Amino acid sequence: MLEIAVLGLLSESPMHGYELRKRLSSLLGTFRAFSYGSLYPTLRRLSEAGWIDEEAPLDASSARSRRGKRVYQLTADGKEHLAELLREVGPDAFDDEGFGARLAFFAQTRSDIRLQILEGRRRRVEEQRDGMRSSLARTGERLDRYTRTLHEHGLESVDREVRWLTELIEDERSGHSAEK
Amino acid sequence: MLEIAVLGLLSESPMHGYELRKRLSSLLGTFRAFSYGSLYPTLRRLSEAGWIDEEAPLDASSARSRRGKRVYQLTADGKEHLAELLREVGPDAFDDEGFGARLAFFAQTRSDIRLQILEGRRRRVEEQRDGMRSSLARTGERLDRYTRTLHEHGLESVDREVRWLTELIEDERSGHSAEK
DNA sequence: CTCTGGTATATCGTCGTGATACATCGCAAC
DNA sequence: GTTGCGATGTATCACGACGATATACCAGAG
Repeated sequence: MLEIAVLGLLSESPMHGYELRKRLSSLLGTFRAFSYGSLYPTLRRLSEAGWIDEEAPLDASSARSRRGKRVYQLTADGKEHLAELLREVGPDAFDDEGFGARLAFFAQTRSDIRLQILEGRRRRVEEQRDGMRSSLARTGERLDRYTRTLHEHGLESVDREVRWLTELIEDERSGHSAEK
Repeated sequence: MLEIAVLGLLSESPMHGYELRKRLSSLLGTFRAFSYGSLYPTLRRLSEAGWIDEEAPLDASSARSRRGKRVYQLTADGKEHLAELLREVGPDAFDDEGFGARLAFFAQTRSDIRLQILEGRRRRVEEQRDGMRSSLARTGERLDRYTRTLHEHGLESVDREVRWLTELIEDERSGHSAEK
């Protein structure tokens, strides 16, 4: 979900598309890349929705910094919208995309919400794991060795994610429930 | 890449869309799902390209098995096209999608090609890993704890995939280079 | 006899990708 | 000093996939 990532980044400071893209890559890591082909349309979309707008071109005054640059900033509506998104604990916050985007802005998220998101995500991933596990148990024998190893590796990855989430949840409960 | 998966499945036996989808899910595991919204358009696309066609409705003879069913089968061109796809060792075979699809049909792939694909995939994943590693080393300190753990977990996953691929490559070299 | 759940096909709007195009800037090498 | 190159910067296009939704038939359970 590019929307949340863009809004989140712009909440830190105004930026133009190119910089946004760089920050995006380093923020989300190789976890998620995003190309210009989706970034620019998204900026237009967010702009039309009124969440962001173009910074005034600081008229006659010296600098004249921008040539082709379009510097975007969050509007008041956009700030509020972002806050709502970061408060959501529905299914959207639990899938790959949604969870990753929210985790990247966890520092701005209320700690009780953080816990709910982590737990929801874990539930989701556990279901996936159980599905894979039983499917492997059921049909695993019939699979050829390559397909089976693909499934096994997939299962291990999902299982590791569950354990990782569990650690995060424990940290959240102990270390952070106290502060604020 | 739905194309290769559909062709691969149809090479085993003719099928209709619904069954194709079920087989697809169990073949690719949760690794990749594919919805009807992409399956049916793909069937049309492959049909237009001449790789598959609709099975003759076994006319007057008793059964009349199909009501709304459309049973698809590989054409001669389709068979050849699939064989070409499974022989490819270009970049397409090394990304997530392309590699996964090909691995699922490794049993039909020549063993020297198998090795090239595994090695190419490993090279690709190693590059990704190195990129993540140096990015973490460079900017890791500045990241907040949540973003950092996201990156670290991502890095570990990619690293595990490299090790997994290495095992597969060794198996392939020892156990299988002899047979055939 | 009705209701549920599996079989079966199909379309729609939305989103992201990868390729491609184009123009400007700073700066290093020659 | 100019030439050329790599980074900066915006933008569009065809394509593939998603998720939701609609429709219809069939079997078996209660």
